[in-house]
Amino acid sequence: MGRGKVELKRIDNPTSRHVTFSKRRNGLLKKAFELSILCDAEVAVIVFSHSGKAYEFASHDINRTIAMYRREVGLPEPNNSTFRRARTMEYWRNETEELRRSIQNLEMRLKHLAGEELSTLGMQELKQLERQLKTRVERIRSKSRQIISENVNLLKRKHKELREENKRLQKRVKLQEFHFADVTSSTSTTTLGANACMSAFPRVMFSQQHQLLPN
Amino acid sequence: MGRGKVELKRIDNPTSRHVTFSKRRNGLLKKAFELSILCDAEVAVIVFSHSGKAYEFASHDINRTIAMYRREVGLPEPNNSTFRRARTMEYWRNETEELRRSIQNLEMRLKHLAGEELSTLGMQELKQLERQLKTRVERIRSKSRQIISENVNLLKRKHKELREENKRLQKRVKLQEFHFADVTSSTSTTTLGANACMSAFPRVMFSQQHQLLPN
DNA sequence: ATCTATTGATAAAA
DNA sequence: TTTTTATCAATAGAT
Repeated sequence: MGRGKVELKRIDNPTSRHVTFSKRRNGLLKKAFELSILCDAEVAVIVFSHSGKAYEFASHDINRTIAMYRREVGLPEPNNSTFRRARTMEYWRNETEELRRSIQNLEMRLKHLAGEELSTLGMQELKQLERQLKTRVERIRSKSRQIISENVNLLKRKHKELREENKRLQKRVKLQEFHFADVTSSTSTTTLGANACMSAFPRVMFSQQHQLLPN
Repeated sequence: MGRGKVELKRIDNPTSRHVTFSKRRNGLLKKAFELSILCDAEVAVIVFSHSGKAYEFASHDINRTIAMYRREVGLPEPNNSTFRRARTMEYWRNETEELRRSIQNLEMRLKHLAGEELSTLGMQELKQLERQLKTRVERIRSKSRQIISENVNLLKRKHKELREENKRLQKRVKLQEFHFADVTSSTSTTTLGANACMSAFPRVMFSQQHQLLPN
């Protein structure tokens, strides 16, 4: 998309590679956002720039999504023949722990230097934050719409029932009036009797239509 | 992109929602792939359909990417099960390499931060931006609440009217039955007649309280 | 799944 | 990086 097709290969020119990275990264995150909203899906995206900076989008809590994913895929292979390597593994494990400690140390210094959390946020992070915020808002609105629509449907159903009930009642009234007339007058002049009787009662009734929601 | 714009909201029609999910999911994964190739970036994407099926793209080992991500963001501890799973030496070796990389990255950031103005984006601006963001969200939510409440009130009013009408009708029926019974039987057993008659009608009606939105 | 009219994404240039 | 513009790519709706 753009002026001329592009081959699917690593872009050699570092400048355009970085520019493209920036643009396409944003594009990808946007697409992920849209997918999560439009289709009510759970989406997580992680992108590392070649320089090691992380960008992410997550429609829900990213750790939750990752956990779900791990569960879905099934646990990675339990490796059986690790007895011999146990010692070396121990070595790497220790190495790892040490490095972790270094990192924590560095991060503490970083935080300290940065003063406050917020000030470490660059524009990129802010944009990410905004996207997440939007996602949450959309999620809330979407849920609201759903609930409202469900309740409106429920009310409409109830309304219909009520209306039918009203109709039945009206019929019943007429019917009874008919009988009433029938018994009072010695000659059974059905229609006339009924009419005569009706005139004795208030005229109105239930002419009004109740429209619930203009739809 | 297609015939007509689409609102950024959950697609109501389940069929088109699923179709769109399928299309856009593929699109997203393709984009992720292209980004990883063109820009030599590390990318991981996880998508869950609403029915719980998982789809993924990972330019490298996805667990590696996730591990890197956790480290970058600030590390929620890997629990025991993670430890148990990650038994191979290969895992620890990779882990170590990643940690080394992280350290380099952190050190760079440290230097960078130490040498540079922290206030390129001043605290004031950042906080203001955040405030604006929050404000926008609140405005949206507020508007939502307003609309919802208006509709709910309308519905409640209509409902009440209907109910009163129903009551009137029922009274009317009783009244007529009374007259009816009065004329037909020589002894006037009002209540009995009315009861017998009423039993022919459905009993219930709108006993249920409708809570529209938990608010 | 396949077909197009349209919208959306983005390569190149600034 | 961001913006602009010319083009290509993705996809909504229909089939």
